[in-house]
This record gives sequence, structure tokens and C-alpha cells, in this order.
Amino acid sequence: MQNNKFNEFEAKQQEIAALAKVLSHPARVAIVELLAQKKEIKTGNISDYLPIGRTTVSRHLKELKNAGVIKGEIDGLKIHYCLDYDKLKEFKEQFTRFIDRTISDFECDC
Amino acid sequence: MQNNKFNEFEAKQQEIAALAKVLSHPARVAIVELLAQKKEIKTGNISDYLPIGRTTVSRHLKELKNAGVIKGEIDGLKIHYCLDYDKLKEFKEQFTRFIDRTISDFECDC
DNA sequence: AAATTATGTTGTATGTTTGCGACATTAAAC
DNA sequence: GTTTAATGTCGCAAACATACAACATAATTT
Repeated sequence: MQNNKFNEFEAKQQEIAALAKVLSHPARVAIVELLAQKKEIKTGNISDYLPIGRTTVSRHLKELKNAGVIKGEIDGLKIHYCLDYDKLKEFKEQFTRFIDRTISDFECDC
Repeated sequence: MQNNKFNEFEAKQQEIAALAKVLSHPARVAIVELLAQKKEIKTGNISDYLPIGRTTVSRHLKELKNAGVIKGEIDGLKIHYCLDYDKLKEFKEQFTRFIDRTISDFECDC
């Protein structure tokens, strides 16, 4: 998949890494924020708000779709994208759990 | 820096993306977990637990150091790495805030 | 049905990340 | 002071990611 050794780590580690990857580019962070604010926006117009072109936005949208963070509804010619509330919550909880687990194990004096 | 347009987004978006990037590879997730469990470990031995070689571990450690997630203490020949508790907490809070902000803005019916 | 509009996909160029072997550095052990 | 041990850095190759123009698709409008 991603690169050579990605899949050779534990499933949980891969899962967290994959989640993190979704938000590892500011364009995707920005798109998520935009969708949260505007609710409805033609995908063609997203690039008006961002310093990247329409096709690049389309690629990032695809990744967000694959990750399940957004879902689209076709309405004639327009496609109406929307955040997936549940997925975002799950996203947050997994991260929080990971960090909390890490912190609770941890008791170093340096 | 990272690639062409990264810096042309809003500072906050860049910041979140940079945080996410730190955990966007399972090796770095695994190293953080290991450090949490073992507390002290010779960096040379980290690769014993992971499916990657010593030099590659060293690269990932460098990234984690740069991000401030871990800090090292030189003890003679051994270098003793340790999680930065405060940084991890900050990390978690920033993410949580981002998601919560996003979710609270959001009220779509799709 | 041709033109228009909205979106997606492909190909290509460039940049970035990953992974490793080979070399460099530094400290302890002999 | 030479050897051994622990870690780090460099340079290369392969894989991935980003960005965009050009093309493809598909639904309205004329």
C-alpha cells in the first residue's frame, strides 16, 4: 500500500497512522473546516477559498471520501458534500484513547 | 518546506497538519507506544521491536524530536529517550479542540 | 442534439518520505 | 591509544504525494 513496511506494523498502529494521515495536509484540514462552516458548497467553489486549483481539491476530496470523513450526495449536476459526524466523533475518540493510553502508561522522571 | 503550497494555508491549518503528520506513520506511532511502556530503552534496541532497521528508527526518532514529542538525555554512550508528557497533552488538546470546533459548527441533514 | 455547467480521472512533472548501507562521531573498555 | 559499542548523518533508490492541465463524463439548458 503506502510504502514498503507500512503493513508490517500492528493493525492498531496502522489504523492510527491512517487516521492521522487524513489530516496531515493543510488542504484537507481546510476542506473539513469549510464544510463545517458552509454546510453546503459546490465542490468547484471550494478552490475559491483555498490556494490550490479545482483538480487538486478534487484529489483531496477523494482522500477524505475514502477515509469516510465526508460523504457526497449527487443532486443533478451538483454534488453536495457533507461531513460525516459519526466518523469525526470516532476519529476523535480513537485519537484521544491513543494519547490517554500512552500518557497513562507513562511515568518517567526526565 | 514540505511541498509547494503547504505554507500558503492558514497558520492554524498548517499547525494541525504538522501535528497529524507526526503520527501519520505506524513506525512513529509504535515508537511512542514503546516509549510509553518501556520508559527507558536504548535506541539501538527499538528496532528489535519493529519491522525496520536501526537507521530508519533513527530517522523517525529525529522527526519525533523535531516535533517535540520526545526528548533525549545523553548518558554516556547511551541516549535515553523519553516522551514529553506536556507536549502530548497539548497535542491531544489541539486535536480535540479542532474536532469539537468542527462538530459544533456542523448541523447538516445528510 | 449542441452548448453549457459541474465534477471526476489521467498523465506528467516535481517534491517528499521511507528504508537501508556505508561512513562519522563519540564514549567507554581494554 | 586501539578496539568495541551506541548512536547519528549522508547518499542513494524506490515509493508516495502534490499540483495542474488536458481530457472524460454526465446532467441540465438552449
